Amino acid sequence: MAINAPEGTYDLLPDQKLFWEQFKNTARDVFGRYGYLPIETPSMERTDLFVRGIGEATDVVSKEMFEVLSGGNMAKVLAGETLPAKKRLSLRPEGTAGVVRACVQHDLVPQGAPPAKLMYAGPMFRAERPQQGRQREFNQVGIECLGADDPSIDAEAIIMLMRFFAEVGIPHTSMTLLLNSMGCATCRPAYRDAVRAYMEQHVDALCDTCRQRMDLNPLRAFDCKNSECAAVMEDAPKIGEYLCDECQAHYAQVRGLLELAGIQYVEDARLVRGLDYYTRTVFEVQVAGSGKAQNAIGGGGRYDKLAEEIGGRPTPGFGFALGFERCVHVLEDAGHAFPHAHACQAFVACVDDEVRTDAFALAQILRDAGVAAETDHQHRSLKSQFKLADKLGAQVVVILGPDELREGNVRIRDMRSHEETVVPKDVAAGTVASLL
RNA sequence: GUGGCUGUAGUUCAGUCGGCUAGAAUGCCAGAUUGUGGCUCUGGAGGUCGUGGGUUCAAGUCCCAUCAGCCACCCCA
Repeated sequence: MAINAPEGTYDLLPDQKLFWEQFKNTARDVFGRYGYLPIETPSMERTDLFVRGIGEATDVVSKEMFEVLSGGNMAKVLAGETLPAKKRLSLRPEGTAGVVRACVQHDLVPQGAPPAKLMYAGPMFRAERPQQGRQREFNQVGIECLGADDPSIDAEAIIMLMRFFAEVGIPHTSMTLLLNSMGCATCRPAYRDAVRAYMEQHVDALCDTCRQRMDLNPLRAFDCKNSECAAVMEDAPKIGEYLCDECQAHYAQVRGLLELAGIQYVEDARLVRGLDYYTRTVFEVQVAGSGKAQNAIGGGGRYDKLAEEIGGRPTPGFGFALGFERCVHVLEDAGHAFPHAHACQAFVACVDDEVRTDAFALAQILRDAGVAAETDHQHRSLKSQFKLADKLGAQVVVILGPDELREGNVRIRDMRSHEETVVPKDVAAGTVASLL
């Protein structure tokens, strides 16, 4: 039985890999114009970083993490031994915790410094049941900005994300920006209590999971897709009424700056991010239509307490992530023209087997001259070699035939214009290069 | 983690009530064109019917198990 890629993982084949590289380059270009610099952190971190940063009670941490064990430690765990915290590792389920950890570890936001603006792109891992728009290993691009609590950071990043989506070709008419404020350590507890109290009054109408949420994290009930729960939560207390003066002002400024930039948004009091670290601004970009189940292509928000949570000095932060695979899905539905990977500019064809070694040598000369060159390795007929050249996307075919070679010449065919010229073998590379 | 659907040439699929040598399109190879691609025509190769077991005179078809994929719940990007 042949072995396939593990459940929920997939191979980026050459065409897709090319697009992923282009996608990352576009992100680097767009985000770079806003001052964001690339960073790369490990694919795995200590498990307690995620537990403390993202929150022990979140689904992501409590049931979706891949924990990593080295060979020796595997045996210990199987024998019932408990590993020390530093030996417990997990594949990262998201990018923020690792980047913030790196900022703290390397003191990237010393006192008096400008905010650290960082971007990353790479695989994340979550042990979920795979489905449309949800893999166990998937690629995200994200940014984090640490060291500034001004609402202009929030607005700037959101504007930047919308610009990025536009640049990669996602139709802006299909996107909806949802916006909300979750309050801060001062005002959220009171709001949380109010929601819990409200839920207790309507406990009979709630589903089982929402009853559990009531105690653990009542705000998550706003995300419940159960229609009865949704109906109940419709009349639940709104965060807007509970925000403290500072949070009100912050949120108002974010909205004002977005409006100034002409960014359309929809306020959604039910938008509650599933990771515990969020404070104040939260947002999500949803797409209409296709694959309604996984319609969030990007999202993020402010996390002013996260750095402290993982042992750093108090450092405000803001960040977002976007899902590569989900963007690809949206682009496919929009009929986007994806690039094709071509590894051949010039094909060296040989008329018969006598000139094979000449073809082999000429291909090498072309490559040394900077031309992507290919030649036949399967003893195909000349006709078949032309078909192959066509398929490989070669713009030029160099034909080596006994007749021309006797005079020290080769024949060069431009595949688009169909024009052929006979030139001395020595200048073939230059002639080919001039035709590309 | 829970539920539903689907597995037949490289690919997308058809295959009736269980019945003769499992088909089509596309792709691939060759020829028409004895030294030249795309278009056309002709021919050819290509199948452990996901895997294992069962029922039957007979299984791609029915039953059981198993594996894989997809979709939904849940959750998130």
